[in-house]
Amino acid sequence: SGRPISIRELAGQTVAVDTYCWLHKGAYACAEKLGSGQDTDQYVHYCMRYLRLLLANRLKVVLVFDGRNLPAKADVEHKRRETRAAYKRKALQLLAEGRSAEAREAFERCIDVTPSMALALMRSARKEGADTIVAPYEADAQLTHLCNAGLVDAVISEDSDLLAFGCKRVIFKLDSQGNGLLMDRRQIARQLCITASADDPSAPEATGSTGMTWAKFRWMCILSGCDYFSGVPGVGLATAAGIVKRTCLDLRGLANKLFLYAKKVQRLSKEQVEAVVRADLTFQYQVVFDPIERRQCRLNTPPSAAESEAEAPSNLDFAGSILSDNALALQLAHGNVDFRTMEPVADFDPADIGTPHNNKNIATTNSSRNSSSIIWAGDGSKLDRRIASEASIVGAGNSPYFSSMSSGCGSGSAISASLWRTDSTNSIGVGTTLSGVGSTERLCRLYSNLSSDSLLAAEVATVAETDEKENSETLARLDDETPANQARAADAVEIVDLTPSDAPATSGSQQQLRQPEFRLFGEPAARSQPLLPVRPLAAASEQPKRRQSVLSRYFRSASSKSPSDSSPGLRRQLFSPASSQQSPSPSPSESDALEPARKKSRSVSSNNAPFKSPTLSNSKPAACGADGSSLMDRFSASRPAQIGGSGDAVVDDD
DNA sequence: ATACGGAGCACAT
DNA sequence: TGCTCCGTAT
Ligand SMILES: [Mn+2]
Repeated sequence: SGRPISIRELAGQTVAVDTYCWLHKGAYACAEKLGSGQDTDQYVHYCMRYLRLLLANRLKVVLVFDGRNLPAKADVEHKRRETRAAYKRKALQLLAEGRSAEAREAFERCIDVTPSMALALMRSARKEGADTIVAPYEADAQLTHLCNAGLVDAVISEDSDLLAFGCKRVIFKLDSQGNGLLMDRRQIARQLCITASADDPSAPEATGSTGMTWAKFRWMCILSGCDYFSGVPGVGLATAAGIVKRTCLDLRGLANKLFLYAKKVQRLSKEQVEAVVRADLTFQYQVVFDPIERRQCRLNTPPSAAESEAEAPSNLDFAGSILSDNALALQLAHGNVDFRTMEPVADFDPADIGTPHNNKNIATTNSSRNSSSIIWAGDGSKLDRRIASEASIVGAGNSPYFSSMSSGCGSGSAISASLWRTDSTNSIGVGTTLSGVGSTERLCRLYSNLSSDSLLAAEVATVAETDEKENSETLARLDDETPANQARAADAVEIVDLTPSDAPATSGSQQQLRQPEFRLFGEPAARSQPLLPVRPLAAASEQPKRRQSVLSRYFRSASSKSPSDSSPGLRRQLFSPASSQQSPSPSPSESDALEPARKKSRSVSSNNAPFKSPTLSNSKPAACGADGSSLMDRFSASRPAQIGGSGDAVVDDD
């Protein structure tokens, strides 16, 4: 799963949002109007509620939008387009016939988020102090760039591809209460036993060893199917993990000999091999926009031309082409130029909203809001990079990047600089994992979908650490020991107290809500304590104990039932030390005879852990997103250690 | 145990 | 733009 986190813990930090997630959901609020061409901005309001949720909690926000489609996704996109068009015709017809319910259904299926919708949101969001940026291509890559370059502290998204891209910190499943699941790259690395270049997503050295590396993690995602490669029949995440771990070849070599690694796999065609390689390069070198240099570049620096022959092809156009016109690139990033038509559609200029150094037109109509840009601040000429969290500590308004936006967000003047002075932003619970253990049996379901595979892998990873006794330790550590946590908690308390009772934009209604939390949808304060992620702010004693007891009780009962591991396969693939590897790796040089692995998986049938702990299901408020509950439901017996050892069969070979 | 295809869903009343 | 659930087959 990932560590439950509340955005309240991110006060003072900067996050980048995968905005199309919001837009798509918001579009459902006005599916008919959008489909039939009527004017509406309901989707904007939906997104703005989320934005305000973040701003009101003192986060600085960068909304990131998708740009052009990669050639690799052209086919998929084309099909989607056709499907949507068909539904649109059908919807209009149904509407004409007066069958409005059916029409509505059809309208939902033809929802398309257009650049103009994105632009409408951008206009609105910028007024309230958010930054916006349109990616040259996929938002995924752009988000990763912002995060890994230190321009933002974390990314908010639903797309597990971000992990394949190598994004350092992602918050998934943010709900209307500000709760989500944090996935931290360092933590995942530790649990995958990734040591070398754990922090270098671009490091291609996966060859020569049998351990896990980030490159192999990426390969695993690719081989099991991803946006850029349709996958190989019979190869899912678990199989891919097993394969990847045992290889010492580079990706092309592996793809060529894939059939040697798994019995049921057929030889890949040349085209497939190339597709795999291209996918790998697309994850690494997709074109993004760098707001510091104010030009397009690649997510990682491709190997120098010297060594490029083996590593990267001279032409990376499938991962996007770099636009050499920097001025145009900037206008595209601002959304001023439509990336489809290349026509000018707006004339936003970050300088107009004022920056610490450059306050042109301060005479804006909303004088109350002195919002300036995080990423557009300065003249873009000579700016040094700065770690996002660091900069946010520096204080509101003085950093070239992390400017006075703080005053623009939320309560306007309500926030004193001292609020930002805390060091609570340092490292968020990195190294701590909160979450239970999911049984593979049920976790499998999570990755029935291709795109969620990488997420699952990381989930399993995260989950594994929590195994065993470490549970209690982890919980304890998390809940009150860590100094950073304490600082954060204190900070959060303060902030909560100062939190304006209402969203900034709803200025008209200065309500007297005493609610300690900002709520998106004015929900009843009643069910205010979602069990799951709520992190104790003030009373660090109450909540944690409950969590802990709930978990440990369940662990006891479950493990008493079956002392054995309930989730072998994938977890073993991912976590067993390289040394104790099981099935033979084909010799890199030639096609060797493979040692038949004689151990078939024993069907010791892990007793399938109960689907739901009564404790959990009882205490779970029906509110927190279907997902949260399903995660909770997945808690099951932890396995008593032991990872090494068993040299048993992988999924493949005879 | 794992993989896969297909169906459903996202808003908000 | 995506994720989740379920039944079924291997
Ligand atoms: Mn993606």
